[in-house]
Amino acid sequence: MARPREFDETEVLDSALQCFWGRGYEATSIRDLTEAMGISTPSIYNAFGDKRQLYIDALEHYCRTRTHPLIDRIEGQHTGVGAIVAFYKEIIERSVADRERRGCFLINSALEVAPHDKRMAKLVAAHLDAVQGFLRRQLQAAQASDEIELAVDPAGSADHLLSVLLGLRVLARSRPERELLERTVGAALLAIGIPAARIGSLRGSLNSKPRRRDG
Amino acid sequence: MARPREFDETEVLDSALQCFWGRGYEATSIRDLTEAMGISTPSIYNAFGDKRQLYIDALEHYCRTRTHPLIDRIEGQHTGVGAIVAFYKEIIERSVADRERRGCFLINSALEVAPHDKRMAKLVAAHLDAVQGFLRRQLQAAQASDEIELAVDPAGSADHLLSVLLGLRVLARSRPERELLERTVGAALLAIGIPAARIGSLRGSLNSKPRRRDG
DNA sequence: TTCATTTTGTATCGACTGCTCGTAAACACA
DNA sequence: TGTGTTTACGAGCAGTCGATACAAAATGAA
Repeated sequence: MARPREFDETEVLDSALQCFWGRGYEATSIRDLTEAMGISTPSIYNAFGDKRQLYIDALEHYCRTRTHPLIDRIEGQHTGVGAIVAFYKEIIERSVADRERRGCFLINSALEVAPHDKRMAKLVAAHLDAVQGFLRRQLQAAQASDEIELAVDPAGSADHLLSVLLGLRVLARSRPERELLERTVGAALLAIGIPAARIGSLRGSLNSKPRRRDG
Repeated sequence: MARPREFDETEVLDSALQCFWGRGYEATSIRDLTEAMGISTPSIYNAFGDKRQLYIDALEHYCRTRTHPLIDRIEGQHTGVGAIVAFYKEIIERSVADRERRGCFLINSALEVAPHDKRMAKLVAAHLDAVQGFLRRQLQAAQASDEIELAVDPAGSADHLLSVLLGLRVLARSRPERELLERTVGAALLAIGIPAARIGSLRGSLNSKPRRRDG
């Protein structure tokens, strides 16, 4: 009934995400976006509304394709302490591999745009809550199977671990050093009662020799 | 031998800080700054160089007048666990009282400007290191006086607590709710072995009834 | 075909960006 | 009272900002 789109919406949205992710909201111009997305200005405005809405769509796209799949994958493969260790291990790998120091787009948004924008604040809070939920579930599982004994309730410990995650992502954008990140996570996990032997597996098997237990 | 400044450099620098602090680097224009600082554009450029240098000066000014005095004051009044609890209590009070959700300017800088600017990254890292140093010193003091038993070395625990601080400041800019922040800090301190009785004093005496121990 | 509808690229819009020019004013020293 | 030096500020630089008007192009329905 009308002329069809010449671009794939998800594809150009991912390009927009790359742009916002690398420079932040304010430092990204519409011209940067047209270049990265490969479509003209009116096409962007026709498809997404305005710059702010495009950013919101990019943020949702990020959580849909990066954050939640990670959680789902880990919960499909691990439970309890294993899930928590695997999660932080993955975060460290992502941080160390992130040579542009872009960090986590959700957390960057929590700092740059959420404080000035109610809708974004709600969005960010909802997705952070999903992460906290993952941590809480796995802490409960670990507690139920006697893997750990929590000094605080799982909800409080999950808040604690969420703040460690946020802090880790902030720190990594200034100092993306594996040793620092591993030491930080190791201390946090040991503090909530996860045995040192489980944490030793933080050291990525691809990046250093496999270590014997207690090694 | 020449015409003297008509403005106090520290005073206008603090005004510039307020500006950058509230909106971030990119979203703050030179015109915003002239209004806030009360001096004209050429005066800013004559006194500070350019926008980036002004931001750097503002960041140093922030650490000199906010971050380090807080650490010094606390280390003058408390030691060990008392110092750590007092520190996080103060951070929570600042976060809850921060109705504009500006957060910590140093931590905001770590996320917005440090990843793209080597000099700023060094600056941020140095000041974050000062905070980590405070935490490490007080953990050592607490350990030496048998207030706590650490599962990890003080340096690792200090990294852990630093990341909790960073995470707390990020979280607070989206959700500056006292209960959430107190629960998070409470869980973190309990995890590193600080007795619950000491943490109970997190609840500000001005904002809720004093509680009996175990109350 | 013809028509209605949507997408497309060109070519901007006025407003704002960081920054600097030219010139007058205010001092210390001779 | 000059003279040299620095500061002050209005005005405005070229360039960029987010966003749009316009008309050509591409489709399905009639």
